[in-house]
Amino acid sequence: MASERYNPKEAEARWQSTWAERHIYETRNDDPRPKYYVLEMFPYPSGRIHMGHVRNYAMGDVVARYMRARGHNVLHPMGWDAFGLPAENAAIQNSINPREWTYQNIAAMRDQLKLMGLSIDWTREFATCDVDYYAQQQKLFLDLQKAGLAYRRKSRVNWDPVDNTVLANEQVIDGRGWRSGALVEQRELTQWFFRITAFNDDLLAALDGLDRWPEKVRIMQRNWIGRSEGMRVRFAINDRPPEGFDHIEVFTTRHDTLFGASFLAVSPDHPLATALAADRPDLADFIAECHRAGTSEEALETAEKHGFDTGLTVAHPIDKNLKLPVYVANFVLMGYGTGAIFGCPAHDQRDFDFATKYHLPIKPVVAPLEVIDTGAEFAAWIEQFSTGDEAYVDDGRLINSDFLDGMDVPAAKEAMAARLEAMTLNGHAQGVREVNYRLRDWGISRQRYWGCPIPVIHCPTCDIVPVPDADLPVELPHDVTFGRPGNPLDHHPTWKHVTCPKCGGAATRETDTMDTFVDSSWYFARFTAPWAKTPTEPDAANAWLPVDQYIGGIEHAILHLLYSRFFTRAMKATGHLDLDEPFAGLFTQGMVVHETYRLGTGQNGKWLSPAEIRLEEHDGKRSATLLSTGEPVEIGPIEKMSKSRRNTVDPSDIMDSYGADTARWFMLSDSPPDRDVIWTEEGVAGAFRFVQRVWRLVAETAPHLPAADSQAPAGQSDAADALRKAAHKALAAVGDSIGLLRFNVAVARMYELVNAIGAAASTPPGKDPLLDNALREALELLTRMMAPMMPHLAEECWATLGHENLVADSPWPEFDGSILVEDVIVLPVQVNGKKRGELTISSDASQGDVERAVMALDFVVRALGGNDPKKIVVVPKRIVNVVV
RNA sequence: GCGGACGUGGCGGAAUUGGUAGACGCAAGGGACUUAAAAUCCCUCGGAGGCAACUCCAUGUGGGUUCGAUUCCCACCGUCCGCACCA
Repeated sequence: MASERYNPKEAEARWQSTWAERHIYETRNDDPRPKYYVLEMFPYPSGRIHMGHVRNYAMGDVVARYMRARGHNVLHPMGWDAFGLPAENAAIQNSINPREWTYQNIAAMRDQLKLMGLSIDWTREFATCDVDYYAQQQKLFLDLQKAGLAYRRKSRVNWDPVDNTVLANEQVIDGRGWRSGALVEQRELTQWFFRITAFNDDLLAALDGLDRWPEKVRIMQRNWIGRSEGMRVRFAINDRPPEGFDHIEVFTTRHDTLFGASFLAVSPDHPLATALAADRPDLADFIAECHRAGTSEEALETAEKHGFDTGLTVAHPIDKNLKLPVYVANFVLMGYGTGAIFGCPAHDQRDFDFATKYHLPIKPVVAPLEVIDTGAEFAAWIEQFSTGDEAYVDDGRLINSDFLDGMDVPAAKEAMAARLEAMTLNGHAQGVREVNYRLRDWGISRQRYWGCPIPVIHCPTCDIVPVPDADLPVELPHDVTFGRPGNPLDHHPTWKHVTCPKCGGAATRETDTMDTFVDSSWYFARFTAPWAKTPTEPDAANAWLPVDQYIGGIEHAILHLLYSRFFTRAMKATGHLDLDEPFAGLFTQGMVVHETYRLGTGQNGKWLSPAEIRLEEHDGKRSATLLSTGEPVEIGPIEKMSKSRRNTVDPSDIMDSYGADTARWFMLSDSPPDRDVIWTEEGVAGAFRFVQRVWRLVAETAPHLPAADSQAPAGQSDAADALRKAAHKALAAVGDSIGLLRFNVAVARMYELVNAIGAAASTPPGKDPLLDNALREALELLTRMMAPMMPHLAEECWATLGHENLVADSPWPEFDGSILVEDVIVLPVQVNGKKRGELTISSDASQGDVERAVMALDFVVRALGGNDPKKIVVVPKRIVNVVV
């Protein structure tokens, strides 16, 4: 008799309210079980969840439910990264308050997330725009300021002319703003910075200990921090230096090539350039020209190296008779090292290009081993510098270099460092060893409204005054207008006008707000005690942290993940918690991608959503037509789901027609979780088929099964043994796979088990009581192992199998390894490394037994043709290879 | 330019980390049930040869190590990603 189809909509709602009523996902801080903190990167409340969220939160939920079943006290919270520009843009476009817009979006998205049936402790939910949250962030800011980790300085900053705000270095991608895509300009502004560079070495060194992070992310962070060891070298200026400049300092990692120096170059922003430009209009023009060129990728790609000969010369530190010209050059960055370099054209490509252009000497000082002492070859090698266009940057031995001659590069570096340290110039060592980093301090000031106000006051007499504790939080005013460009906080009639807490005089508030990446740099700590009247309860934070498994997109490899690592250290330094690394395990999941469809070809093609088209297949060729008119539609490449490509699928639609379990299951099957998953209608349909199939199997079989607590009858049944083995093998494999986050493999193992159960269930009930018993066991194991992935269906099956309690509350089943012990095994038998047959033999057979048995197999006899084998390789319980 | 990852059927992918290549799913083809459709069930499904048991080829290409290589080593080709005038 066919049972009714499983109705996910009805069942999912029912189980979700059961879970909520019993508060089973609420986590206590005083629970004695071992802790496990699983966290997915919290969403920005854009208004609707998208498939990327579904994938992210489905994965996290599997881990959370699995670890809960394994006996852990699991913390699995959810919140909202709720400050940021989209709210202000919406405010400008739809004349709605950013606060209202944000909280409406949160409410809508929370409803959607709840439909997914996630095992989240909603009592710990917060949004970063909640006053309770950003009030604590303001306290953190002031603590950091006291500790010297937050400071203000004037600097050249990245200005996004579209978003009208400053951006951190990490937020400039290829010279463009990470959100707006606008070409970033350089401006001089006074800004607040977090001293992330105070932890340079530690942030770098600690990467080695993050062995549960993807190697890729660690490499990206290593490169971003960019440590290089070298020397700071002083060059005395000859002739008549301008007031206040008697020397120029350069940073170099190639001090071994100092004898190959042929010029010095300083950045257009170098103080010396500025000083010289004061009475040299041609130099001032040159500098202005450099600033116009910009720093975008395109600009740099095509930018030629330009230099301006200042007419000054410096003395070579060793060979004082050698005078090197000083240029101002567009390719020298003020922000790295000292803003000045020495040019060694023979061994640096950039310097080579520059020297060629300005006809400066190119003197090789490092030669490859294979040409040294070769006469003709050496002469040819030297010759290439005058005719070729390439510098020699590889290893070798020093030549033309006085006391360094004959040394290899590391030895020459060491010798030169020692020599320069011993020499003095105007009372200073001529050179000192120095380590430089690419990483800059993190500029956090944003000239925007919808962010956490920086809690300081500017007083004409007392300068910068922190807002006193009693006056915190500095709340955002509600009555703001977005009519004109610029920062609404700045335009507000009253908000910024205050009296100075120190002197009582008239003063103004800081109107800049914090970069929203500050908000997300410590939210994981706040979840451990979101009710606290301090930023954290240190005991709770120290007990829960680090996050055991963090899951999110690779796009945060540097930004959010580096900032959070810094912030954790800063919070340790200010006593809010006591650890260095916030995320012990990190997993970066792939994107959700989908085919694209266009009406018409080329640039004019109009993007169509999957709902607007019909797909067909004839003779293996797929084609698409527009549903409304039947016009042919071009099937485009598979790309990340995006609004602009219109290739999105709304999770709510999917959950409405198939249910959350189907959506979750499909997201977890097929593709490995760190790779992109292709969303297809067929794939979802397949997942839905599986849901129905499991349900049918349970619903049709359950009424005929022995009672849940019945004892296994006596006797022996091969079918029952086989089914039990299949079930317990699957149990072990599924547990292992989930532990390794290999969800697609876990899914495949469950498909196999369902196939095995389906085959066994075709035996009429009662015919083999042992098999009936094994069927119950297999179905229960299946139900419990699929519960992390399809929690609603699992509850429904669990209840149907006669259980009163919840699967969500049940422990992970015990694996019975004893039934997998075989007394007879099947060994694959190879001849010359290729499988030719099998050998069935007792599992305790000796190597000699196996060899004798193999020699009797007819395909082995045939292959040998009467000869003795050269060798027989027996890998116990694995394989046999006969070498002929 | 520097750094990294990947390359297995029509497709997504699996292969106990050196041991039966292609599990599982999707698509496709054939069949059963049905008045019909949906749903469901059964069979086939890397290539070539053979009535057949079977044989040969095959994990981007070429070499190497090994009894045995998708897995390890070398070179090359291709795709994707990150960084990039960092001295």
